[in-house]
Amino acid sequence: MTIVVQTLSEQIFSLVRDRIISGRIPADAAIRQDALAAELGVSKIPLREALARLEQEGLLLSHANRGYFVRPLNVDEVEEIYALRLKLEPDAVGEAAKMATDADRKAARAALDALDVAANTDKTQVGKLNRAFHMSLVRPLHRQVTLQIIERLNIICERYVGKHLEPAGRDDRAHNEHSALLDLWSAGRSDEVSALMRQHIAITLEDLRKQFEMEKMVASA
Amino acid sequence: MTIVVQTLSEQIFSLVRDRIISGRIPADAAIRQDALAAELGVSKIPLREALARLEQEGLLLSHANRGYFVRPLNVDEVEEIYALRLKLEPDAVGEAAKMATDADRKAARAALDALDVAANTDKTQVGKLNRAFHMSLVRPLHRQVTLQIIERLNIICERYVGKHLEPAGRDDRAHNEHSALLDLWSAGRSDEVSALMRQHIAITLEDLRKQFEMEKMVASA
DNA sequence: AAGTGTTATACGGTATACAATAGTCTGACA
DNA sequence: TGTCAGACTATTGTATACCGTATAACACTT
Repeated sequence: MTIVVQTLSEQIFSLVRDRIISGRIPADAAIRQDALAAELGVSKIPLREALARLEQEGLLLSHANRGYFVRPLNVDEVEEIYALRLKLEPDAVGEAAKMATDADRKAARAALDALDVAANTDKTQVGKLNRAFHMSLVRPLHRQVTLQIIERLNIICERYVGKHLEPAGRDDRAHNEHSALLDLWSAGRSDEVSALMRQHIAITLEDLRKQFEMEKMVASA
Repeated sequence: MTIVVQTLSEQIFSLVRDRIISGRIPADAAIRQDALAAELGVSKIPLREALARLEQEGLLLSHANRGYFVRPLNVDEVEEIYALRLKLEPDAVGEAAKMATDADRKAARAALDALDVAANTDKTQVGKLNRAFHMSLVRPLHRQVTLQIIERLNIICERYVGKHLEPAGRDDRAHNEHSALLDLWSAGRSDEVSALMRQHIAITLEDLRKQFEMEKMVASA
């Protein structure tokens, strides 16, 4: 058991990140430092450090002397992010399947179970747990930079998915895909899990595309 | 002409980043905040913001209550970084070649010229200008996240290349490869420039591998 | 040699102050 | 009526001073 000490700045980082991902702080919103610091009961120093980190992560934008703003979502970026995920994640997951230990497989199983539970109870946690499951399939690769990049891409995806996707039936299909992924992955069937992951990502992108089309039509009606 | 205002924290970020890349602050070194702040003539607030950013960029590591340390270099990571570059950069450069405008082509040409000049005069600038040239081939793609990831990978590479590679003859070969790349790229020959970029990256990796072998043999002798 | 205080250093954070800047408002003037 | 200058305001970015405490190094005991 390794205990982890977290600085205030790191805690604020995750907290604000989650607020942005979940949309509780909407796109384009300005971050009022004094107000937010007061609300969180901290001074502006650890807050500003967290904001600097979040800008580096691509969730915030800063203009000198005007402060930080939540990075707006735009359709082109969805295509970009998913293209990147398709280039990196299926291969990574496939390779990781070869290296996974029993402990890794248990962890992935647990992550999927947690996701399934949340899907039926606390919807607000679905995004986070979905990401956790995806990452658990990559982690055994032990490639830190790869892992970090994939995680970052997943975080950005989460913003879009949370914002635009919740048609009925999606949950079921996602559940089935995840189960199949985990089975193949646990069996070390690298190529197959890789292919399925590619498909899983592509389908989600396709759903997003359709949803954007819908929203555009509604907007122009 | 768009003027750019830079906060102190952003300036410190680039400055410290360059010191790390160039090795002026060696791997594993501890960053003494008070000392560095005093040396730069700034307070610890903007310095710490810059350090937080640099950790997010993967150049520093922090331990709570112990501070920031320069992330050590290790051989496995070289393989990882180059694998990622090979997955992303050739395709990106190929696509960018299709989209490049005259202005883009001029910029790339200028970047290569600057690199060539530095190769014969100010060796300390070679790393930075090499990266600038590579990035100029990707920039017309106008994919911000892709661009940022590739830049980050190039920055990490720069640390290894600067540290381990300067055998004679490499400069010439690199120059020839760069020229050929630029020609194909400017002609919009997407597939060819993509293939050549793949080769260019692979060759550099191969050089690094050889160099590591050499260093290992020397060390064990 | 090993384990147990003790101490110094540097970090993480708070509170406060202030100059600089961007945005807003107002009123004068063409 | 429109716009332009200038005053006003809000907020950022940075500095300074200070505090509690975690960590590492050292001394001390057994």
